[in-house]
Amino acid sequence: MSLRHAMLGLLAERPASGYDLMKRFETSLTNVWPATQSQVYGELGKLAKTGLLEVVAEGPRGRKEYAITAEGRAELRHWLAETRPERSHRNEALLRVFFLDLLTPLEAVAYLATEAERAAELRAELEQVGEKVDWDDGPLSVNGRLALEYGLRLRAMQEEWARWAAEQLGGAGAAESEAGKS
Amino acid sequence: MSLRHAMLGLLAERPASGYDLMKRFETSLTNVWPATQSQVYGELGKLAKTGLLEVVAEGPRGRKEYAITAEGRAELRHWLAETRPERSHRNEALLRVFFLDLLTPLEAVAYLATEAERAAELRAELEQVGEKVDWDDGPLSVNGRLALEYGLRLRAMQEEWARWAAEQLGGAGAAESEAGKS
DNA sequence: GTTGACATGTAATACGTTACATGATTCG
DNA sequence: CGAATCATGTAACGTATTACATGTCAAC
Repeated sequence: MSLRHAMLGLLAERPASGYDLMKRFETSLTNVWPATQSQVYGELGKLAKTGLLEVVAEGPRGRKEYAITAEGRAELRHWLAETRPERSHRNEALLRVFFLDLLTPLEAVAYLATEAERAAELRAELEQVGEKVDWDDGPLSVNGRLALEYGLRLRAMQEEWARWAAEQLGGAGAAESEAGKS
Repeated sequence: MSLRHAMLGLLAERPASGYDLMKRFETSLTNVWPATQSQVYGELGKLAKTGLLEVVAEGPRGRKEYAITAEGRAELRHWLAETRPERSHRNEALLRVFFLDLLTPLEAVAYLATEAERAAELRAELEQVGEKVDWDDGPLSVNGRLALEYGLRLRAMQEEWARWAAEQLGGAGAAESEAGKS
């Protein structure tokens, strides 16, 4: 149930409307906790009803600005300081690895090579993000820098692993390919 | 919808009952694609109804042994060879990093230190798994070795990152702590 | 006046978790 | 005969995705 905490966290910095929050989910949080518009509006309603948020202003076009309450801050702190994060970690790309023997060796190597390339691409995208962000833009950007570094290291690791794994199979793949030729 | 493909993949090796599959989810696949008993039985029913699986034997205690059909193999191959894995990647531990400024510097550093320790623990657990597995036990164990290496590298990366991140904040935390003392 | 950004919501569907519910067989 | 394991299923609830549905305001 971390969507709730993501929203409380964003609102802890400053009040915002559902629309505002959506934009922040799409930018900074998109890589760690994606959320859809439906989810955000739905959860705003629930959080307001349970007193963790309150509507502090209404603007044009039915705009409702929400702010975190003392109770909301308490819940957020509790989550941050007194609970351990879940590490469920479903990983479709890795699931496929378990079944790679159902492909030909060449196909399997190709899969791993594509994974390596994709990791490199994602890494490059993150580097772009890093260059665009204003690092003097408050605490969220300081923390964002830490999260960004995690992403860079993760993608680097994934690329290296995929190349290593391809090599592990590559022996077999290459051998079979060579055998086919001779 | 990868639960379905995980099940097809396991059944591609050999036929099994829901109960058998559960055990395999709890051991080899638990780290990449956890599944509950409810899910497994539910999905078995759906897969049989759509013709991707069939019941090939009935045993004591109502045991039903399922085998993958030609259609099921086709679907599995299609998934493996012709679709790209999803990389949605919700990460609660990293979400918290964005809000670390809501804790005191010392609390934040403590959070990262705990994360580093947890990563080290998980890495040690994986090493244990690696020592117990019979690596000459068919294709699934060959692939499992690749997946295991991914896990080892991931945990090592996480530990290093968390220590690095703690150091980044640690300057501030230590300085404030020192300031408080003086 | 029309396009684009702002702004909020609901409905249908699927996926996942927990708890409930039941019973058969084997082994000591 | 009692405990452990084998074995299957349903129900309730919560979370997530997609699509639908509506309407306002500002700027050109």
